[in-house]
Amino acid sequence: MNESAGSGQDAQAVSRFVESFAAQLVEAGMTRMPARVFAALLSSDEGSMTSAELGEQLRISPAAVSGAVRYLAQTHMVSREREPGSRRERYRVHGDQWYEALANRENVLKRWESALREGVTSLGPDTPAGRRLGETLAFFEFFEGELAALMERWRAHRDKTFGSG
Amino acid sequence: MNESAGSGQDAQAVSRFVESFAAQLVEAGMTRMPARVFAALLSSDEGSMTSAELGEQLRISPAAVSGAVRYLAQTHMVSREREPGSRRERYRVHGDQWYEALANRENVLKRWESALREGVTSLGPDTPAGRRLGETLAFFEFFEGELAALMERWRAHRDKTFGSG
DNA sequence: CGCTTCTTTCAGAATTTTGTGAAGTTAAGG
DNA sequence: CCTTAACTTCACAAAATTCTGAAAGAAGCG
Repeated sequence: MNESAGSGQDAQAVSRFVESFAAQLVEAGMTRMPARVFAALLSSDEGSMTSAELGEQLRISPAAVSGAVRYLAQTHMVSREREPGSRRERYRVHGDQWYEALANRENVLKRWESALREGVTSLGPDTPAGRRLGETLAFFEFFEGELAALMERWRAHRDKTFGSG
Repeated sequence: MNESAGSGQDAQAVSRFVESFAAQLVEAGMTRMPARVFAALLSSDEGSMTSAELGEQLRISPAAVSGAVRYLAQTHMVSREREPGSRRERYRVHGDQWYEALANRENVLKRWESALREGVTSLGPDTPAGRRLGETLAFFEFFEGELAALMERWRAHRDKTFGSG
């Protein structure tokens, strides 16, 4: 019942946050298990948990943890760590890296752009539809370029606000 | 076989684009029917189509069109128009409005922020987890603010590139 | 090397989501 | 008003997803 221990905050409070934040991620399109695992990691004091810890807190099978973690690792939202001399793995959110992955929809944008480019070509750049597609394409290209600059500004803003540690 | 008529480009080329662009939207999290309807509208010369036209091109039922359009209208990606003196409705992409809706994830951001704020409070702003959540929250707040400015710059860029018409 | 511990893969049951047909609702035109 | 054209809603069948238990696969340790 003591909530001051490093990893021992009121488990219920943690769980409430995990589930409510995960629900938002789900609503935004993420699948449920990855969302819950991610939220759990995010609200852990260490910023990392083992497979067993995740399974216990979220009441899900090792298989579910495995699947969720695979997805999160592929999308660069968590990384896997090996504690040397143990076959236990830790899954970690890089405090300052994960939201870059989120903002980093670059792959998505790139594919959209590619599809649009083909569309412009095949419908004809001088048809009304082709022009609309072209303008849309230009928007995404613009957006993609701005994103990098925006992330730079964020880092500066963050260092100023939170200190560089 | 004449492709210069206003709405008469090679139907197959249009269909190819529609399906491939829609597939990208689906991969990014949009549901299939809205994605297809949206792509179809985007690649129409008028920038608008009737329910019947959509049903025919996409080979889907009126019910499916209705559902897709309802979703798209709710998310401000298309608007509905009544041609006066007819019970036919037209669904339209606003050439310069639709991607604002796309970039306009503000509602999503707002909900995330709200969940994070609660998390910071209930885990304690001075715990490691609370600090991580707080920093995440700050990022979203920052991002939200930047988005508006970014869209401004886009409009300027667009007007310069495409002329203001 | 074999044991043990952890992780991954796989087949399948349960749930959820999707799209349709058909009935219902609204509104224009006679 | 009645008819008719268009859109919407609803219940359900089909299909896709999701999560699990069980078995198989790695990797440290004796």
